[in-house]
Amino acid sequence: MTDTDRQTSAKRVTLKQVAIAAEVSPMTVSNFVNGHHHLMSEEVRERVAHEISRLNYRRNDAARNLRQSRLLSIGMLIVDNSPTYLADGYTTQIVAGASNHLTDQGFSLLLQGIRPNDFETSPLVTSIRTDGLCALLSGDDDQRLAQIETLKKVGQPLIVFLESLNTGDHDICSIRQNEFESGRVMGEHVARNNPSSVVFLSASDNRWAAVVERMQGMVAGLESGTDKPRIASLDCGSGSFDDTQSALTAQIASDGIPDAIMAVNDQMAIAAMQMVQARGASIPEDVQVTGFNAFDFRRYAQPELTSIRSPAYEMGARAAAEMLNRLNTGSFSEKEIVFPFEFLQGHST
Amino acid sequence: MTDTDRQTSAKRVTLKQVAIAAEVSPMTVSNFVNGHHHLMSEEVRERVAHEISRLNYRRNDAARNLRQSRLLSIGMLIVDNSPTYLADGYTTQIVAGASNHLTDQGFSLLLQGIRPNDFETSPLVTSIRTDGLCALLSGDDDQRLAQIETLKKVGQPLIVFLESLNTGDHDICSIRQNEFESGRVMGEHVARNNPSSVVFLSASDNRWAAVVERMQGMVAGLESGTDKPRIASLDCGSGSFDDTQSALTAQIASDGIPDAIMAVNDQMAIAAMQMVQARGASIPEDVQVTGFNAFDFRRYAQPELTSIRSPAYEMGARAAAEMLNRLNTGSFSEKEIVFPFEFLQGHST
DNA sequence: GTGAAAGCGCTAACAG
DNA sequence: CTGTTAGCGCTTTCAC
Repeated sequence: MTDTDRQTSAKRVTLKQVAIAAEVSPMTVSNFVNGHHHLMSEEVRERVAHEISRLNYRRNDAARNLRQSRLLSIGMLIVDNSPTYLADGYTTQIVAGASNHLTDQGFSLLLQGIRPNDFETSPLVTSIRTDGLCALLSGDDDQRLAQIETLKKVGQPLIVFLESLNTGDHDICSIRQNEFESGRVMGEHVARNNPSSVVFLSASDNRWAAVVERMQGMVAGLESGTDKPRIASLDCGSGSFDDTQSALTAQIASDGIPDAIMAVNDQMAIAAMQMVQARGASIPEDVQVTGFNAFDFRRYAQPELTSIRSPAYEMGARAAAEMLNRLNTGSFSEKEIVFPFEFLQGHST
Repeated sequence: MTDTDRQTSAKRVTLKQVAIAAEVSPMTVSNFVNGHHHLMSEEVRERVAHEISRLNYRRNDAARNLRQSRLLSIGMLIVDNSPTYLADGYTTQIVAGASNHLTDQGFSLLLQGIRPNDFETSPLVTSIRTDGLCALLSGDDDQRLAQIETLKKVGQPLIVFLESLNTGDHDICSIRQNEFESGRVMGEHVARNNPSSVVFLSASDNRWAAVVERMQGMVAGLESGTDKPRIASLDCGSGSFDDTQSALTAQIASDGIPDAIMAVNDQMAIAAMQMVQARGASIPEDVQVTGFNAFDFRRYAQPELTSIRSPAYEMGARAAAEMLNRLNTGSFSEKEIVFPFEFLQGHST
């Protein structure tokens, strides 16, 4: 077993040890490691480089972080009841966007999915191990407001996704999309065929503020038509394929098949489409169906679903960029960033 | 603006400041913060609690980490060319499983998606900011082997996913599934209908070792039948919906529609199904189609796809558990963990 | 160009 | 039960 192998179990090589081996001061090694190569002679530079590689030295970031009071990492807190929170395409995109941007800038993303009840005791909240926090909250208005208050008290720069909030003079930035407006566009689109009955599909679990606004927009859009349709709002439990289909089955049993089904996401819309098709109705002739948050897999369903695309990846990347800018300049350049949306005409309406 | 508000911009409150305010020693405050409440009198306990909350104290983990030489975080390195690497359902599940388990144990997951070319310069590789590393590699055999060598030299406990490797006496654990065997099962299943021509669908981007073994298994399974079918292997570029369909279009133009299409994942299988259906062929009567790595969204396709389910979430969770155990005991209890798979009979075969 | 001293905030170890 | 001392490994600062 060589020296190099032994390091796994033995103590790590420190800057000082490299310095001794290279017969220079720790400062010189530090300068080398940090790329300040001009601060030393050619000869010293080579000696240090050689010893670093021979001893297989790695910088200890804990020590560096302490000294510099910067952690070089950003926390991403995702409040959700489901352990598979990441499976949501929207969340996935936000995380990927943020993570990639941070990585490019030498930062890391600390990912933490957390149940609403564990929120207050999350390490990201009780101790300082990041330079800033990003959060995707869930729960009803009161719960989310409480979560925001908790996060404010942490005393770190904070970015929240999909919340309309009064940022006041706090160190907070809100990144969201225009939910009401996109819902309205979808509502108007459906209203063009003058449906007399419409069913909304939403999930009671993990209700986001965004979804509520989105539905209000859909109502406004639908009511802009000449004849105002009858609107029923259906709770699909977890929003899973099976929950959605069984909720809709019950709804249809009592009220019949509606003229339009508008879901707050594509997954529920597709579950509804298949159920309605299985009962012999055709889409869009008999029933119009719309989704939301267009995700890649919606192409697997037929007919192609009419939906709204949100730039979730860009929102995550932008969050990272704003956070880094905030860390450099001392304040957020914008307190609220609203992203545009894109209407996607499919064949389901 | 109160004192509490000001902390955002001002210096953080330290343990020492709390100690002074509560008129005790820093050690006592430290003991309180770490839950050693029995080490102090009721009266002191309350005074400390009060000052901590009044001053809004948060523990500085950088200092704690340095002192204790533990970082309380595990790195997850995902080597991939695509910035949306997380969109892959399999990856997502592994990350979610690991993240949740770590969070429950007070650890954080440091997520880093990285392009193969940037691998050597990743902060997770060049410095120490985690207690251990997990990695999902990609590239051809040589590239992945080089990645593993690089990771070994970091000198941290290492868990790699989906690699068959010679762990030797290194501090490495491999977590994978029996790819060959699951491919063989799928091959035998298809062989039962005695196809005379079979097309394999795989992606040249992000080729995993796992996929190669899987395809070898499929060949072995197919050749177990009485008549050995003609097998063509088709490269679908990125593996995206469009790339898959255009690759398959070209293939069919030259060789006609095969009796069976076997994809290395569900996404490509569904893209193929839709294309074949659009050309008037019916599934499974005219063409059998199989997928792999059953993911949630495959229910959106019709007919339901025959696939193999892998316990990706559990594999991620297990990785976290093994890593924590390794950190506690000093060595991995098992160097290689092979997970079972589940054959899912759909209506596409 | 190079080095010495000091200290970031916390906790292990021990003394009382 | 409470306090003191020392030091984790690095970098800031300033002196040479």
